[in-house]
Amino acid sequence: MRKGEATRLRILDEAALQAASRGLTAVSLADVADAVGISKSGLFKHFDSKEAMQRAVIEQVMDQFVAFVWGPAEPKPPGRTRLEKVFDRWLEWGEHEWPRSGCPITAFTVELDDQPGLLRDYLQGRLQSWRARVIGEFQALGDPPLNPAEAQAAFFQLRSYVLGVSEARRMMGDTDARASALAAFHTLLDRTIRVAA
Amino acid sequence: MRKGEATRLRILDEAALQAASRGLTAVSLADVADAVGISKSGLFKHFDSKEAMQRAVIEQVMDQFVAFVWGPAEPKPPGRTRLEKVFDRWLEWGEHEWPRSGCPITAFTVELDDQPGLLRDYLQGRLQSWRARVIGEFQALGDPPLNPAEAQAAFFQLRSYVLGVSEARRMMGDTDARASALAAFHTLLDRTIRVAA
DNA sequence: GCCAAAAGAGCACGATCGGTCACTTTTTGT
DNA sequence: ACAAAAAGTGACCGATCGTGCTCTTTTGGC
Repeated sequence: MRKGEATRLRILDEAALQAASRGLTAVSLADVADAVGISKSGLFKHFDSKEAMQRAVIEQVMDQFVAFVWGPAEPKPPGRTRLEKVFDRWLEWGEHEWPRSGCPITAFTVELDDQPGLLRDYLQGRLQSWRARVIGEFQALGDPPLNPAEAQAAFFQLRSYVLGVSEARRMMGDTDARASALAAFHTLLDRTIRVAA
Repeated sequence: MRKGEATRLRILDEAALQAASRGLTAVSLADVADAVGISKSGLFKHFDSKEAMQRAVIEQVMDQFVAFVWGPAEPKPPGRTRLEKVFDRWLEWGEHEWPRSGCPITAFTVELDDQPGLLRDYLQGRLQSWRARVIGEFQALGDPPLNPAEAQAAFFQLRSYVLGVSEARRMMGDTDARASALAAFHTLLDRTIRVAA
């Protein structure tokens, strides 16, 4: 159905917005329905339960994230150039796509990491496949390629800096965080390439 | 009053435990009261409102955190040795003091960073004073001392690695995260000292 | 233009939420 | 030991939660 699909997307957009700032559990179906302009019962024609909606929200956000970050990075040559684009877009994602709430994926991770169930399992799977993709890119950094442990450690630092920028900017009022992160990331790239050579 | 103060502490411990995993807002006063073994109305003899309890929870957790991390670090000689202890205890705090839920401070930060109000303001103040303390320690790393921007950038990396370890361990199943973090942190210390020299 | 199917409205349900109030029990200072 | 204060109880309030139900409106394929 044409119309239904459009409404479904509007619901997911609104639910993702609210979940990014209040958390997945704290999202009220009534609030989402009101914001979208339909009734609460109309919402149930698109999702069987609140949990089904939450799962669809995670799915859509992860799709958007991968498209936003990997889309512009993929055309770049593999290795350093592509990784720099990934890092840049990852920072951009949190900073400009979700300026009010901060990155919803980080919020979902902190909320769900100790809550066993469908939502956590699905999010974990998506995050792991993303992680594997970026780690693969790190392996291609060196010639000969980095071993898995080295690439994993490099990814750890990349991800840490993204987390650090978010907290520094949003909670600590640190306006230099992005610069600190870029400097640290370039040091990481330099060091990683040198170690591999 | 003797008895009342003991109950108050039990309430705060239980509320902190629940808030660390469900979030400050999602904590139910009925659940806390049940777990402590008193009635819901008895809870209101110790806190005027839910928000007052949340604020007290943040206060107690921050006190515990500073005591847990800074306590063993303070006797160490200033500079590198003390910073290594701070980092070690900071990792220990999340890993062993809050094994089920993860670090409550990180959870509170992600929950409150876009929610203006008393809770955010108070948490922000406590975090900034902690940050200032560690940054001061970084300045003492070099001779001559690091300038504020350098020390701030070093703190950014330290904090980022702590955040990274938590996510890697709790969500990604990365058992090597602590080793990656320690390696990255020691590189940071080496580089910072060398830059200052 | 007709008609089935999809989309949505309206209402009500049991449960739970934070919070109040009047009352009883326990603790504490003297 | 006694009285005042503190600590704790139980019943209850209005609001909101997710969800099920029946019914109406709208949409899209023929």
